[in-house]
Amino acid sequence: MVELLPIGQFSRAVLISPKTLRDYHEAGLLTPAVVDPRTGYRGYRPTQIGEAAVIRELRALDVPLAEIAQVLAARDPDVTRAVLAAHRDRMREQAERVARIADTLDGLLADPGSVTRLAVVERDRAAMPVIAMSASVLESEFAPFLDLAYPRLYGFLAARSVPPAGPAGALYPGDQFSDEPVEVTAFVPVDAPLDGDGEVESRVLPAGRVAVVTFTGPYDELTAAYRAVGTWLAGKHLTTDGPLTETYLVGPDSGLPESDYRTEIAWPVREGEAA
Amino acid sequence: MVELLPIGQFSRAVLISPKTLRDYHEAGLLTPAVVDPRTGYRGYRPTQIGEAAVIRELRALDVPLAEIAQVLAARDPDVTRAVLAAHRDRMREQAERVARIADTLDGLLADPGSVTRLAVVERDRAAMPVIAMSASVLESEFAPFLDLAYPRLYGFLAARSVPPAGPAGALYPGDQFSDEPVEVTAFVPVDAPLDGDGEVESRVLPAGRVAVVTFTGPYDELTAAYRAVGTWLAGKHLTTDGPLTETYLVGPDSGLPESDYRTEIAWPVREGEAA
DNA sequence: TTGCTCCTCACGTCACGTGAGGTGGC
DNA sequence: TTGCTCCTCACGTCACGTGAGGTGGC
Repeated sequence: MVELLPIGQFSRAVLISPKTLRDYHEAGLLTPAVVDPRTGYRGYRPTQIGEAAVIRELRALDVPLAEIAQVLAARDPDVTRAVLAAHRDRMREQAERVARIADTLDGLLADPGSVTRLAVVERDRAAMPVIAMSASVLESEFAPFLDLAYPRLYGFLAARSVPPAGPAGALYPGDQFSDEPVEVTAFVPVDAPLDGDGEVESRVLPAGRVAVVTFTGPYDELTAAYRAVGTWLAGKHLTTDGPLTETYLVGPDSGLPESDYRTEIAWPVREGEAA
Repeated sequence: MVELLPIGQFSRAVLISPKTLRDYHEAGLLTPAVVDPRTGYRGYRPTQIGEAAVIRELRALDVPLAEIAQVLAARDPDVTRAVLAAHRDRMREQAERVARIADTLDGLLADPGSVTRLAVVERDRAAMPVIAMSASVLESEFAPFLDLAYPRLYGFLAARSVPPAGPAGALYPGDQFSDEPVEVTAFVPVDAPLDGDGEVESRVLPAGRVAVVTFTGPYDELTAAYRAVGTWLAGKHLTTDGPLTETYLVGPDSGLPESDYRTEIAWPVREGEAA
């Protein structure tokens, strides 16, 4: 007969609380060697201390229980390596994200009022599936093109009983201001990619880092917002990367006066010196 | 009469989900201008969009709702500055912590088996209130001193009906190996600081960074564990900082054979080159 | 018999997302 | 009348901590 440790003693030996040990039992992570069928009392063998210690080490490194379970089930160094590598990558990403948040807060502290004004913030944007219509048009034709495109896009969704996943927007080339026609895309976000037809195409706007500013006011004053982003970009020595997005948070369909319109401008950026 | 936005339209204007807006309402963070007493329908004024936008910006920076509420209630740049500064400091700490976890995982990846062997890990230790007895004793007198101290410490707790908060341990000077008597402290952790008496003193072991190794086996083989920490410390170019802690996770009172004893050694470390 | 240990719920954490089931408004 | 919007619960998330209320073992 080997010795059996009751949960309290095992708990002190491995520095894991009894409650947590019970949870590990229920989760199948660490099953006691013996469970008294009458009283429910758990009994652990001294040899189980090693396994508990592994769990504790990995938890101290914030490895999720589900992944610890994988490591323990496989008992294979390759699996362990893969799981830990994935976890490490996530930790590194998180560290970078949090450090960037701290930097942004530093910026806000330099001017706390900026939260309430025309503030440019950097943000990580998720990939977004959309339906879209594109055309090559002159700047003076932007508005007529959009007026034509949106009814078609919303009609496309209505015909398929798919609701829009957010407010409509448009893509513009951010790096050329010419008299030539440029590629403009009107889009409406959807929850999941849809098949297009001859006119409406399905796209996924890429995830990435963007500089964002939200402007309240009529469309003919949007240039103030562009000036703000431009100044900000110059100050940060960031280089832009791809077409910029305008999102029409409050637009004509709101029924509100033009002075209440809200437009978000999102400009993809990359680390590094401006060109 | 100003225009009122129903929750869905307001939601699209500020890019906050209706559910979240309802939660903000219930939390008192953002109360709709009008709530229909019969239907419960919420109505928002366009002027509330600005406030909602501030909330969204701060949430995007992971500022907790409770702190956003403080900022909004005070409407005072000094308060805003203080709250954001505190949040930024926490974010920086978290970034450092996560980055260190990633580094530790890198170390484990270099040798995945080390999780299950005599592995040294770095850890942040919380401050720990204890009751303690100290004496200046020769190395050969360590064991007799502890045998004398623990019954008194446990008796002290029993007399006050205070349960120990964890397994007992001892402090040893980590930086001197001499024939002279050295200061040794036996301790038992408690949940909250207690008043001592003439013999038993109340202390709080300081929080800080420690290198930790857990050894399984009899006390006369503990030197293997010390060798492991020593080698590890040398490899990391860390300098030690204060007395080291032995914690007796499984000891004589367990009733288990000596080969099952488990002892944790925690050595305070500081960044920087070893002396 | 008295403490101490152990048991099983149940609830709170934080900021939401995702239904279910039902009603209101054009 | 038909959709669409809005309403209020209720539950899940992740890994625990902290009781409440009751039983087992020396």
